[in-house]
Amino acid sequence: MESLEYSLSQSVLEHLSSLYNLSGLKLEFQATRKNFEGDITLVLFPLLKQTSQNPSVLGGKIGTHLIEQSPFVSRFNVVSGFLNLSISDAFYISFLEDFLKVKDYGHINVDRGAPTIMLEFSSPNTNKPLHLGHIRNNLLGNSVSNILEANGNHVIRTQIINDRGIHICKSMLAWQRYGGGETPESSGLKGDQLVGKYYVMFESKYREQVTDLVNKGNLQEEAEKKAPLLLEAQRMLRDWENNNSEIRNLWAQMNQWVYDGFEATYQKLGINFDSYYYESETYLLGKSIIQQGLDKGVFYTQDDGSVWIDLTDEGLDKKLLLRSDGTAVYMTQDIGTASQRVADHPHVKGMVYTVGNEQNYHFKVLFLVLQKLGYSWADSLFHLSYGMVDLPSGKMKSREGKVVDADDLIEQMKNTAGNIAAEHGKIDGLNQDQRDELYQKIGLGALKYFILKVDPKKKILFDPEASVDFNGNTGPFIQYAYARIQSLIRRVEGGLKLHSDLSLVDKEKEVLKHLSTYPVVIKTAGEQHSPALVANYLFDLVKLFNSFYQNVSIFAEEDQKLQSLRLLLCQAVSNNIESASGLLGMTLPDSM
RNA sequence: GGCCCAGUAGUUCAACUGGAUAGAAUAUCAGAUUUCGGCUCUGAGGGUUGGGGGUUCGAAUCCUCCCUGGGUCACCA
Repeated sequence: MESLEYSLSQSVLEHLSSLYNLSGLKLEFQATRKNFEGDITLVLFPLLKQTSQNPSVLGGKIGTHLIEQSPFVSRFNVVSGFLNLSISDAFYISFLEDFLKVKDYGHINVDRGAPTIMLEFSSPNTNKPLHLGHIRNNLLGNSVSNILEANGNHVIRTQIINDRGIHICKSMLAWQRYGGGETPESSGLKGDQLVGKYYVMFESKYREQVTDLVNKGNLQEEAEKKAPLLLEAQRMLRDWENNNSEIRNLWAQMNQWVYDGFEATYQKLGINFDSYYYESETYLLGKSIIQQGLDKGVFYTQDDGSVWIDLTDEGLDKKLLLRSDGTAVYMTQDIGTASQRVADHPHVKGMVYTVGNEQNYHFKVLFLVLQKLGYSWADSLFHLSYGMVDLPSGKMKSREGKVVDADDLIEQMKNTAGNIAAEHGKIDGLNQDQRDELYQKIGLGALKYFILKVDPKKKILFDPEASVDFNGNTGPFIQYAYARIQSLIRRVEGGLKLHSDLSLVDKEKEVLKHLSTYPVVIKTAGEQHSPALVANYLFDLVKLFNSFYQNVSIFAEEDQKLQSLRLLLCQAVSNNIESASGLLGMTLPDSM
């Protein structure tokens, strides 16, 4: 209801400042509570001090003024400190007219001057396949990107790929030793699954060696450090850093398998990226920036040669930036990557990092370090932090294989969707391809909605069984409503006209009121772009539509004008479901 | 132990960032309806917002002290 709210605000502020001596006032409108008469409410309490009036007098003055000035305000009443305004049908009718004309209502166009935001998400390690945690990350990152775009920003979807380190060497070593030249083609495995298989194999062989050493009289701790496989993996890492060509080739090949595998998963999720950054390409830049910081005196060196920053003044600790042997740590690489990104996109106005909340501290430190280095862009960084996804059986542990694999999960959701659809027996007219497509849409819709409807900060208890519930506050419920509307619209032939002399019944008015408060328009401030908000908004809209559908007989032989109005209203609801679902990355089937 | 986050109906989640009597879904119970659809609709019960104290016209929300759970404090990433 932004435009309405805005024009009312302006009118009220003008009026008030002509009567009183006011400064810096901002009016907050809110939807009127159900039990009170009215559509939109102005809270008067904040205005009382400056005007030194009691609520009923002030409310009366504003109310009468609005009725005289605004064609859209038809009645008002004041209850304690709340001024409730009733909005006229004329407003809603003209709103509906506008709504139907505009494609993607609520989306702001991205033009040349639009701010550029880089949003990092996914960012996997290259030694194992994606799991359920990555799915939450991907869905969140993608959805927030969509929402930022809808708010008129130019968004660059990016990743940092952790492509070097001991973990990859472990996979490489196990493959060299036990792989027998196996490739994705020869094994029929997805590349990431194949590489992950050898990572798991390394861990189990390594464990064997450790127990062996312990049985021969070594202490557990020693054994873990002395096991030949580990020593060999470490040597491999050194060879990699020394540019040993054989190791580099193997590394490049296995990483490529993983990238291809990831790409297949992203495609299934409907996600793509505009740019990729690799740790192997930015950690050197990070090291050189540390050197610059040393020169500037932002950092300091310890006796052993390691480099640190002291953040005790900020209430944090001291933090290591370079090891005593001069090699980079995680933080070093992140500093390099951030700097590289700004170098590549000089107009970037902000960077968002989609990373789990176990790294809250890390990002606090990273942002502080960048600020202290004096980068102008360092105060427009945001950590999009999210809670873990736990299973009913407990925490996920990738080393113990206690993870829900992303590909498996997607497949499972699809199958469940298929089973339910088959039970209902409404798919007889579809061939196999069409069915597959439909199950994919439903299964993924369920998964996406289930995860996105929850506030990012909160942890999710993911119960695979419960997530596939097709009733209640779920993705398929939304999709089903949409399909029904499509089916309705298909039945109607010919053009429809909107007549302005209609008066609305309560249900219609409620639906229009809801449509006019589209979340993208009302929530444009900073971090408020929550997919959860969009999801809950969508659900409310569908509930409203259902009650409208129930109480209004669309097919009864009644006034042509009324029929037009109702069908156009259905059209508007369906446009809105489509547009809001798009923000969540959901696709909608025309029938199901 | 220090720091960070969470705690809301039996359960899963909301609450427009300080506004009115804390709302939905689900489950349970009672009715209505079946037009294009597995449905849909109406109503009922269900709450000390983890607990105490404070701030003010007004607190789930802000401050403070406790309780519970999770995370983090690595020359890991």
